[in-house]
Amino acid sequence: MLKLNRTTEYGLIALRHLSQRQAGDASSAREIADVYGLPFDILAKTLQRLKESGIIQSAQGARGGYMLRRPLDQVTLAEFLELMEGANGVVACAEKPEHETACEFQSKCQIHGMMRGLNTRLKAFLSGIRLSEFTAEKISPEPIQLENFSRQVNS
Amino acid sequence: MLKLNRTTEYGLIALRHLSQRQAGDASSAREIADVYGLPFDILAKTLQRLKESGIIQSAQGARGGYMLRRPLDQVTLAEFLELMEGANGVVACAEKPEHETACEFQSKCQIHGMMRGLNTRLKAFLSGIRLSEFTAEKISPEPIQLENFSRQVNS
DNA sequence: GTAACTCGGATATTCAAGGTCCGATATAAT
DNA sequence: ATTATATCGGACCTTGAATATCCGAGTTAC
Repeated sequence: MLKLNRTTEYGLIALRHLSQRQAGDASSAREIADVYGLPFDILAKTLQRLKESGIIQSAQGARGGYMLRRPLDQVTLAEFLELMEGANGVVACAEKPEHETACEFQSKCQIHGMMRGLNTRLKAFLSGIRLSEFTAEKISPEPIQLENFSRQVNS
Repeated sequence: MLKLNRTTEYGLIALRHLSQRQAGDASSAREIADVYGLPFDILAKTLQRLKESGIIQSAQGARGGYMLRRPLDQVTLAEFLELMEGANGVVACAEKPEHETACEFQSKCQIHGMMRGLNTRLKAFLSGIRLSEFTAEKISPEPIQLENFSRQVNS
């Protein structure tokens, strides 16, 4: 239940990676894909999406790559998920304005109101979790060797 | 994000319906499907599943149908979701025992531990919500007319 | 100019969810 | 007994979203 999709997982791995770099130190999509064995094309699109949202920033061209832009303790899981997976509520109709008769069962389904309530509570829960919690230096049996990838984007 | 699947929604609608019947009053799958405009076959399977889990009980044969077995205030959303959608964690590996190297990225992905933590917190959140909350008599612009379907299973 | 990047659209592939069909069995009413 | 109405449950089809692949275009460091 409530399973995250792959791109969200890739995004978290990437953000964690970026958060461990020194300020000004960029990582390319290729580098991250190689380190964690992720599919390059998908990760690249994921990073582009994160960039559009302003969580990370990019540097084009050779020796380019991605860097964090916003501190991860200022990004909630709710915001991140909505960004990665869209604003889908627990039920499709739960996200839409009250006056839109979005629910296909309309007044018949009867659970519409409760679903909206659940949705609100869930969002509050997710808003209480910050991405920095996934960033902490823990459970790293063997620290990743990043030396071969290190580079300065502002040389 | 975190969207419920259809069968879960159908299940909630059905449980709500059953909870509004008098004790001893059974509803058939056909009846519920007709009232809410749900696909009969799918609803029928959903009800069978709910019966296997012991939340509802069935009476076979003509004039048979389903009745609540457990009070809905004793069923948590966590239990219900696991029943309807399986024990999938936020990430596949989050549900499996620690010693199983279930994570396909193994130690590399680094977010494994945090995902388990998130999963635990999410389950605690869902365990704090009872199905009876979706059962309350509210937001019913026009009460459903059930007279044509009423019947006693223990005549 | 070339190599290493980001950028972004187009398109394939895969898989689970959603939906359909049908036969078997059980039971109440006639 | 026969019939109508149920649950029961397996097999199968369909569809759409998630996932993955491919490729061309624009940028920048060297």
